[in-house]
Amino acid sequence: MNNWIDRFKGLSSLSADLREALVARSTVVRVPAGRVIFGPGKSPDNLLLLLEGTVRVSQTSESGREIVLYRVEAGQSCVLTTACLMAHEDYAAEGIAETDVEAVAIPRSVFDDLIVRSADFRTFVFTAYSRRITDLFRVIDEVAFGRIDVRLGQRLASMAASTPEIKVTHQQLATELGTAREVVSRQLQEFQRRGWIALSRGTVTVQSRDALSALGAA
Amino acid sequence: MNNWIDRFKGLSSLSADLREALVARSTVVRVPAGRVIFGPGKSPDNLLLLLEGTVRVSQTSESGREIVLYRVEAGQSCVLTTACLMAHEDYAAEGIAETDVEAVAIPRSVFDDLIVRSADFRTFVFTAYSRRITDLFRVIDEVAFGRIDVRLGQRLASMAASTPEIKVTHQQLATELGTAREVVSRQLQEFQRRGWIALSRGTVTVQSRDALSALGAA
DNA sequence: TCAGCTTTGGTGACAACGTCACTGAGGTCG
DNA sequence: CGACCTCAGTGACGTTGTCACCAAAGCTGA
Repeated sequence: MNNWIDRFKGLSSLSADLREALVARSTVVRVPAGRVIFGPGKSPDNLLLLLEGTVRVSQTSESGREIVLYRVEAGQSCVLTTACLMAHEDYAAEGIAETDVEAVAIPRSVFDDLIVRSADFRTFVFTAYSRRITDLFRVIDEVAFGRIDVRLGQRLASMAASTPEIKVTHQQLATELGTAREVVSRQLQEFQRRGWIALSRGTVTVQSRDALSALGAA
Repeated sequence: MNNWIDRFKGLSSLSADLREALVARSTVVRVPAGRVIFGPGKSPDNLLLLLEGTVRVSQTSESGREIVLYRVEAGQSCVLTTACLMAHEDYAAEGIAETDVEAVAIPRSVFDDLIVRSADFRTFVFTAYSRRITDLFRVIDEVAFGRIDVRLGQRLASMAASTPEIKVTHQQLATELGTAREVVSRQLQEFQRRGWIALSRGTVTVQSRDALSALGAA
């Protein structure tokens, strides 16, 4: 399998020799769901490009509460880790394999080499940076100024994209939004009262995706 | 003035020819206090290295409320802007000269060239990235999980580092923390009641810095 | 198959924070 | 001096977070 490169839009424009070098000097790794990929005191030594699965990056406060910062999906890279990869600084955030993950691991030396040799690779890296930083800005905006009914509604709507039956606990939803379980429970009951969702242990069934996502526009 | 490079720790290790190139191909610019340096629809085309003054980077929500994300001080760089500088994406945040600013402007082409030619410069850039991203993580943590009395106390304590008399309005403090003026006003009154500060129009006088900064540890 | 255990969710009281509408005290400038 | 503007104070109220519990659902092992 040496054409995984084509799964990354920003890399497909690399010249033939660079593609070869990249494939030759990186390895495909598999990580089981639930494994911690990087975290405080465990800085990564590779840049990961995800082929399959998703990685959840979250932050935990002193008091133990947790918030999801962003997700890395198939076709994206854990590029923010490169900052500490180069700077040797410890990361406050933690990355966990949310599903079984298949990824390409690019060692630091290869990363460095490609940065030097390819303008396309640089663009790839900085574009990925830009996207992540934008994600962080959005999180800050939502947490600082957003209402949780709106945020919860949108989260449910997007989680119901493929199937309306979402397997998730209230606590997990609370972590997604950086709030408390009780708040989520109460809000879900309100949604249920309005007939937008149905609740049962461990699952939320979305009945009116439109209503949920329309909360923001109200 | 060609030895401004020495003001930047991460750059002092550059080789002589690179230093020369950097000095020759960049320009020193001056920006008056209050000027918007970059913002939505006004993407920067230079990497700025600050020699003097500070730049405040903040984000404004749809509803008009504002929060300070971080500050760029003398000796630091507006490096996050490079991400959109390379990615041609629009930035949600806005940078304003908080004081009169003197800075070195490095054009995109020179930035790109240096990235290729110098491992030290790459380290400089990624280290700066790392620091900013860490700042953003801290903001998220504070906004999501922090108490405003603690946050306000710490902010006042750090603002009173040089002189206990701080020239600032309640609204400005609210913007620093991403909260509402009323909340700040009430909290300041509480601090005053406890004898930690004195209030008058447009100024806060810190009387017990220790008490303010100790709020967090309580 | 039943007794415990863990996980998940429900509830009420209360504290902290944000919002709204309004008041009034300084300052400035014609 | 009076109009106007900025800055700050206030009470009422809605939303969100915290705490202390309780109850139901599933799981496990004797």
